Amino acid sequence: MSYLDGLNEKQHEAAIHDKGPILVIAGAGTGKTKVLTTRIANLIDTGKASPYEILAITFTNKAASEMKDRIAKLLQTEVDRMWVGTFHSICVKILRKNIGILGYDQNFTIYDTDDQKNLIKKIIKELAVDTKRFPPNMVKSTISKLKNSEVSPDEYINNNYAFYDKRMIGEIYAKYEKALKSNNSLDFDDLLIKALDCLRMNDEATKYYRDRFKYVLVDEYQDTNNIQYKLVKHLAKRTNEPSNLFVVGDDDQSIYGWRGADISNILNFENDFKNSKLIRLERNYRSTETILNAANAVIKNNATRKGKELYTEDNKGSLIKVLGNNNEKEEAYTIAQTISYESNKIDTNYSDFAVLYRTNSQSRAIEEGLIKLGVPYKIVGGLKFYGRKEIKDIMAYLILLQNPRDDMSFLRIINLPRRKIGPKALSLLQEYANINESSLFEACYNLDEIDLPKAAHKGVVDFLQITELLMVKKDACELSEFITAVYEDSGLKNMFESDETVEGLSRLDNIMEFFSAITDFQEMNTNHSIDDFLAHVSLLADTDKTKNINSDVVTLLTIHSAKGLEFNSVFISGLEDGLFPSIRSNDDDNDDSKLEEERRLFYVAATRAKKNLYLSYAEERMVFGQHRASKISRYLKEIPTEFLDKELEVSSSHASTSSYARAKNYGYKSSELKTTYMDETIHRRKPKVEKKDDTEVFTRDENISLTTGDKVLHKAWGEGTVVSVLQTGDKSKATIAFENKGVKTLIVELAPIKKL
DNA sequence: GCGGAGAAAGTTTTT
DNA sequence: CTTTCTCCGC
Repeated sequence: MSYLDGLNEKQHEAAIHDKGPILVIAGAGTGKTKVLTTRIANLIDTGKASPYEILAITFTNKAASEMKDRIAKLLQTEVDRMWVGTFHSICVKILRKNIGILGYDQNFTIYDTDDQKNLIKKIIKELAVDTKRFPPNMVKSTISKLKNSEVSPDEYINNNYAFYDKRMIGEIYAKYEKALKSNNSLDFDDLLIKALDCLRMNDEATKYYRDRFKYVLVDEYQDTNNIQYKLVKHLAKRTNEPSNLFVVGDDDQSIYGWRGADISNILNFENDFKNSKLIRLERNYRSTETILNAANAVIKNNATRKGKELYTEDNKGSLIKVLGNNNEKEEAYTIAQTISYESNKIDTNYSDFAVLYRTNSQSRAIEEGLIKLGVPYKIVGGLKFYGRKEIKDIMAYLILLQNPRDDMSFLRIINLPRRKIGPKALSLLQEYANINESSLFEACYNLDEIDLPKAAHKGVVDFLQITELLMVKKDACELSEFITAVYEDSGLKNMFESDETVEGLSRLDNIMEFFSAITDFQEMNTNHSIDDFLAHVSLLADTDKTKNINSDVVTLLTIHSAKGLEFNSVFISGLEDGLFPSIRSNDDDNDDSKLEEERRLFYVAATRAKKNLYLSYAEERMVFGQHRASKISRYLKEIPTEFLDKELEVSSSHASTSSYARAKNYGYKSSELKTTYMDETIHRRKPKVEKKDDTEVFTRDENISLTTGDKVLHKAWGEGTVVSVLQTGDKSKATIAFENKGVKTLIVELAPIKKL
């Protein structure tokens, strides 16, 4: 039974647990993933369950696929029939099968945060209320909170009838829900809520999943919300015996309260599931004693926690290094300089370093510093690839063809590219649709009854011609072929290609990347329907996409994205009150829960470090172009000085003056940084200051033809060798191996490449 | 209906 | 400081 080897006593006890509910409190770096995978492997290996009978829920898709891989490796068997995924992806699976019960079509569209916001904006406009009074973001989060607490619009309106603002939000909420339904769309919250509704309303469906899933496992249980908790409870319920529910989590790492996660789910587990077992993993295998003690000292200040203290048998290690700085530029410079210096040491790589920050906006200054010193880096997250406008435009066509009732997608593309259909024509269409309770797309089929301006009328007819043609291709083509057809026939291709500005070219790059992502998806998934692809795109987290191209680069990411990761050396930047903890966690006088969540966030950040931890702050920072002074973060002050390499107050003013002087004269124009980096775009050692000239000099081969073995030069990816050329329809696609970027499939006519 | 100029808002964190 | 919104002239 080799897979059980190497577990410590507690880990072993958890891994061989059989029936009944169990809570494993697993501190940072205590081997949580190992326990989960071994437990699943053990269930299968001892014949207690087949892979088919196991449901494992993880926090990210990446964690899911890693878990599957590890189990397959441990047991040397196929685990394809096992359900491993995030709550959201598992709910999509349930809904595709069962959502008919609730009166939706199974080809429903998933709305992401942007779509939600746009819909809310549209509704606020329609209601003609004072837009200043109802900021879409605030309305969105209120609606989300209400949905997750299962408060209906009517209920909310009735309970708050006397309060205008609340009542109006209720009205917006009501319209929002109605619009989602008639668009045959679900937002992220709905995926969970509607899945739960399906199960509650349909005993047969419930019975099916309960019979099937003999064992249910949930990772990161501290970050489950109300609906997820109810789902788990519902699914894991067994008729005459306790639930076989295995949850793993760490109350000290609960950092998603703002998204509805309820820490009491983990704190109350033992009350919710009677006679449950509790195992604590407190031996840490990741960090040095100094780092661990510092983290323990900080988290101890939280009142709401189960209480545990991590220990290690590792040595003390070096002291935590405090980096005091005058401003954010200097902070960036200090970090870059430290990495540059340290990475020259033996057995030290750039990839050993991570720079963590509280907000995405901090990344820019740090980038500047790294570029200046020629330190290569990658950014995780930030602007999401699929969130880019050009990608969303193409996606909107796909979505509309798949779900013609989706008015939001319709509105996005009806006049893109320009078809002379403006606000006036649209309001006429909308009016007709409202009266006839039809979708906008359907309304287009009754043009005789709508008195559109001539030009707009023609535009709509043109649009319908395009969509009809594409509807035919949808059923006839492979996914990637179909999306290519959408791109071309819609006129988007022409539109994007005729834009020769620098931004336009980078947009083309993104589109190229999009097409190669489609090819990847098609190869990796045996069943690749359009629905599958659309769901895949919507549910992809940006931390999921970090394809492990073995590139030796520094990682930049938010603390939230860093959860679950580890690095030899970690920088936590921006340790200032007002930034970390965020100014917004201060607002409730009697409630420290937000400040406690920020403290947990600090705890998560600190425990990412294996060997070296650097804590940095700036006394002054640019916010909206204004200088803002701040004080050292309270969390930094909570660390006993014995673990720090210097006293806090003294360090900043003089020690850093010299590096500040140097930092000052590296005026780097931020406009030069505005390359739209992707997750895998790696910035090389030599800063590409001449980038602008690069793009101007680069001219694409218009009539290029390639054969296997040709050497080509790509605008962004450099030199590569053609591995194969494929002729599909009138397009030829070339698979090209690039020296540092891996193998990509490109559409020859489109790609910014030339033959060498 | 479209594009440009100028005003206003925006930065927590993300499935 | 940057991105998004709004208004106005063509």
